[in-house]
This record gives sequence, C-alpha cells and structure tokens, in this order.
Amino acid sequence: MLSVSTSPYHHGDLRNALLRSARALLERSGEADLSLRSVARDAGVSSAAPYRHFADKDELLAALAAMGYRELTERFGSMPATDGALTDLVEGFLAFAEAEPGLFRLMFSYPCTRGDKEPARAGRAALEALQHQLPGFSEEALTGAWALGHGLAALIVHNQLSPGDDRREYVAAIIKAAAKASS
Amino acid sequence: MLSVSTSPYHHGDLRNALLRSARALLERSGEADLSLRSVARDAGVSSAAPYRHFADKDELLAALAAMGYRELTERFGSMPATDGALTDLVEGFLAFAEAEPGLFRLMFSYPCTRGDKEPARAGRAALEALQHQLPGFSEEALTGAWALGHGLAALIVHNQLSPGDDRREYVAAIIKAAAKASS
DNA sequence: TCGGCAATGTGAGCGTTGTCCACATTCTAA
DNA sequence: TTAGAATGTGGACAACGCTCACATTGCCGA
Repeated sequence: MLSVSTSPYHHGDLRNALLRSARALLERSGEADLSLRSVARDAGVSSAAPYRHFADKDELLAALAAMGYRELTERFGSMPATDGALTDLVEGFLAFAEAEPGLFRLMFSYPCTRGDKEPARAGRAALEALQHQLPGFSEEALTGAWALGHGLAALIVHNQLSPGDDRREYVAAIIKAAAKASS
Repeated sequence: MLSVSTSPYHHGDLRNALLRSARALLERSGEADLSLRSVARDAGVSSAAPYRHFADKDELLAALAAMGYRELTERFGSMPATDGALTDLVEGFLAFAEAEPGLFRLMFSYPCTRGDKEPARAGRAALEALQHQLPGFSEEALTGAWALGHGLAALIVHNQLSPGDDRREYVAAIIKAAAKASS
C-alpha cells in the first residue's frame, strides 16, 4: 500500500492522548459538555477505546484531577520559603485557577465521598508536599493558607469577586485584615 | 366517584415539591445520580412535568444552589458580632457542609461562567448580607473568612482533612496560626 | 352560570450519553 | 513462528435531557 498516512490501528499512547484531549475540551467547552465520546472523537478513536485505559468516565476525570494536583505541587515547589510565602501560596492558587479554571473546578469539586479515590489522595499528597517544602510553617498555617487560596480562587472563578489590578497585594490585604480582625 | 385518593391531575405545588425531591435525592444519591427524571419520579409526576416550572435541569440546580445560599445567610444572620465572629463564621461553613454536603458541593461547584446566573447573584448577596450583619469587620476580613470557611469545608467534604473533636477550636487554631505566620 | 383561555400535566419520541459485547488487529514473548 | 495478551472497532442497550402534540384542570369575564 502506498497510502501515505493511514493512522495505525494501535495508537501508541492513547491514555495520555485522551488526557490531553479531555483537558483541552474541559477548558474549551466546560465540564458539562465533556463527554467520554467527545474525548474519544477528539483523540480520533472509537467511543469504546477509552475503556481500555480507564474503567469509566469517572476514572478519567480522577486522573485529570490528580494531574492538576501534581502540577499545583510543582508550582509551589519552586517557591522560596520567605516571610511572604503564605501570601505567595494563596496567590499561586489564584494564578492556577485563572490559567485553567476548568481543571481547577474539576479538582476542587470532584466528589470524593470515598476517601480512597485518587484525587483525594493526590490532594492530600499535595498538602503534605507543601509541609516538606515549607518546613518553617506550622501545619495549621499551611492548611489555612491552602484553604484560603482555594476559597478565594473559587470566589473568583465563580464570578463572585474580582480582585483589582495587583492580585498579590489584594491577597496580602485580605490575610492582614483577617488576621487583625481575629486577633 | 368514590375512589378515595386518586392524585389530582394538577399537583398544586409542584415547583417546591420538585425542589424538595431534588434536595433529598442530592443527599441520598449524590449529584452524579441526580437526574431530572428521577426527581420527577420521586415527586410522582411525568418526566416532562418539571419543564413547566424550570427551563431546564440547570435552572433547577441553580434554584437549589440559591436556596442554599439563602439558608447560609440566615444561619449567619443569627450570629452575634463578638470578637470571635470570624471563627464562628468559618465554623458555620463547616457545620453547613457537614449537614448537607451534597448541597454544599452543588453551591460551590456550580459553574457560573456567566456572572448573571442566579447562584452567582445569590452568592454575592450572601456575602453582602454578611457585611450588613457584621458592620464591625472590614470587607477584606469578611471576604477572607468566607473564603477560609469555604476552603476548609471543601477540604473536609472531600475527605482531605478531618478536624478533631472540637471543630470550633480547630478553626480558631488555624486562623491564629495563619495570622501569626503572615504577620 | 357558563364558556373559553391559560396553566399545568401526560405519553411518545428524538438525539446523545455511558457502558458493554463480540470481534478485529497488532504486539510480544516463548 | 506462533499463541496469547493488549488494544482498537462497530453495534447495541438503557437512561438521560428535552420537545412535541395532546389531555386535563382552574379561573375569569360575559
């Protein structure tokens, strides 16, 4: 056969291709329109193919969420442990949520009623990694910063809050105000 | 006719009945299994009936989320404006999320890309109501407490954190630690 | 009082989805 | 080389969101 580029029967790296497609579709069309079939279409395979790599749709989403947590951890990994680290931590959440709101929403709304699911583990791992990376801060302080970052980012992603021009300054102001009010 | 209790053709209060059914199913089976058809079944009507009261499924969920925000506001409405108000505020989130995790998740994961949707408005309204109820605190402090409450509750709902026996003390410790670390 | 219209409910049906199945193709190790 | 594991296909099924034409009921003006 001289046919130039008939796609081979076996894809070669379908699992990652599906994750990439899903991630792109998530940002482009939103979670509601993210069907397994559309992911398969985007990756150029049949609608049954994904089941060779993920038990069900949920498992694909879980892998995507876990991927997000790992990248969030990396982002924090390159953070200096200075005095403003907690502000940087919160600000990092906002930057992440702004860059990929779809993935952010998926990560933090994934229903993990059973604690053994992958995203829950990945989330805990991210929190624990943070404790290693910033040993100067107490566990409570880091948990608080994590929660504050998540909460602020969620408010912004959901259009209930819009920080001004300087996001970092805004975050610092909120932390300072809350700290003063609760002292 | 002597038939004792044939349900009448017209329900009478179907809209609220649907909301009640949806809310119950949300807690019992989770959001993934919450179909408009199952809500209709639970309310004892045909699967097309809900469309006389909600434009689509999304609108029902939006109404449910808005309802949640109103109840959250009420909860905070009866809060004394003492020194520990911010801790109470955060703790209120945790209590709400614990009581109805399904509704909590729906409220805070509802995709409001367009800012004019009802839940986004209800969320903003709740935040603004808080500023009226606790005039002694700055807007930044209240926003921070709101975000921290949301974030901590999400961590707990998603099984990534389990506070000890005394939740309020735990919250206070986190606020104090974060405040100290960022001072 | 009655007649008609708006409001509200029904059942059937369309297109899409998640998932499974039997089968086809390719890769790999013995 | 060849058997079996891995990976892909097309077709099917039930459930879903949603729409339509039609049925039933409540209510208001003549």
